Amino acid sequence: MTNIHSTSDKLLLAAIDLMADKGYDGTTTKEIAAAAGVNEVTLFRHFGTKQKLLEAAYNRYHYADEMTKLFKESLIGELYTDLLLISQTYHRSMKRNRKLFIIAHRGSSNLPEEVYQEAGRHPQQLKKLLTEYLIAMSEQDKVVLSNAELQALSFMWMNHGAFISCHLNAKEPIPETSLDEFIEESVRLFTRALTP
Amino acid sequence: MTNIHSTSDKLLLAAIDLMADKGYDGTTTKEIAAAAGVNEVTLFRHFGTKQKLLEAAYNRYHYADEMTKLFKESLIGELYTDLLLISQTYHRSMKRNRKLFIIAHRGSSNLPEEVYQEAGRHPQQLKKLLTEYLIAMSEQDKVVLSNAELQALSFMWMNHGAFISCHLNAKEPIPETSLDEFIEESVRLFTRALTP
DNA sequence: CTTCAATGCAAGTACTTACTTACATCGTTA
DNA sequence: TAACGATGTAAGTAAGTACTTGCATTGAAG
Repeated sequence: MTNIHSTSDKLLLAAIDLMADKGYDGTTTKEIAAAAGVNEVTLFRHFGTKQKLLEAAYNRYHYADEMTKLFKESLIGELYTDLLLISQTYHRSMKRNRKLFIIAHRGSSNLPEEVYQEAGRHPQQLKKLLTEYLIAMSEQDKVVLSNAELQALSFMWMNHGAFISCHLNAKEPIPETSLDEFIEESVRLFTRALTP
Repeated sequence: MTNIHSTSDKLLLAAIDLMADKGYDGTTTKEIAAAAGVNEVTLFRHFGTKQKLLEAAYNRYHYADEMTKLFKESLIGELYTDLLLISQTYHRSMKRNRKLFIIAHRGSSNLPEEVYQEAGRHPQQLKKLLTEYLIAMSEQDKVVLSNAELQALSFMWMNHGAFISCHLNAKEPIPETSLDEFIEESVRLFTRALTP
């Protein structure tokens, strides 16, 4: 019973939805059960406690590491094209896992440590990969380097700030097209700044 | 009685501290009173409810709009110098009000609407001022423009992402120097990208 | 000395929340 | 048919939380 219509999965998805909206503390087990269309007791029979329910959600709907694969396989050594692909992939991946990310981002003193670690992995990984990429490109004289790590951070934090502003603060989600436009423009900008 | 040692102010400051740390929902009135060194009843005598206490905190420890003043008075029309000053001022201002910002950022279904509006003002204002600045600079051929608004957003979101990563996610605050270095490097980067 | 406002203290109310227990229902499978 | 596992229902527990009430204490002002 691991398909999306099973009782367990209905509970996990309902919990993610509600907690992303109202925070871990602000979401009650009664609400979660109601949203999943089952009795509250069933929630405790399946997961024991509220914390374990959230942990199960993180284990089941896991971050895919498509970023690592991307850097290994899909980059072609052409700055604009590569940065565009990186940025697009980052936003796609973050959007898919946005609710789990938001829950960790809002935080709570009752949140299991596991949750924070999982949410921090994605950005950390990107920083490492991007720094290595810039160094490799500069060795081919395709990028002008001053401080690879800070340049990578600039690109990363720009995308991170964009993601948060679009998905966390905004009442209604930003339309796809305007985020795409932003990505293109910002990649153009970085390409101009980094090209020798 | 409006000095920092008055009972009211001790309560306001304690509330801000605790709520920034544990969220609005996760902070109890008993804790706040204890941290302020007064009885819980005194809290209710002064502010009536928990919500009104937070509203009072926002009214008292208000965002200064030093950004507007900065754009009107201190910019000299030299791209690198101006962007550096803007970025530094932004981070200084955000840092001073970081706890109020964090409380709004973490959110809760019980937070007064006023709180969200106040927290959103600062970034919105910066976007407007920065866009106008870029347009004005391009008319003097000091900046190469493609889409002023998206270019301003790129700069803004980069700084926003940096601020959040440094002050929200990190367990211990980032050392001053490394943020300063980031600011310099990122401004250099943008200057190179925008200079004709 | 008296008055009065601010505060502390003790107790309590009304409500919510995570979590439990006991029992009934129902569909599947042996 | 009989047994069983998953679920619903009803009721309850223990703890916490925002907020209230009544009374005693104190310290400064008149």
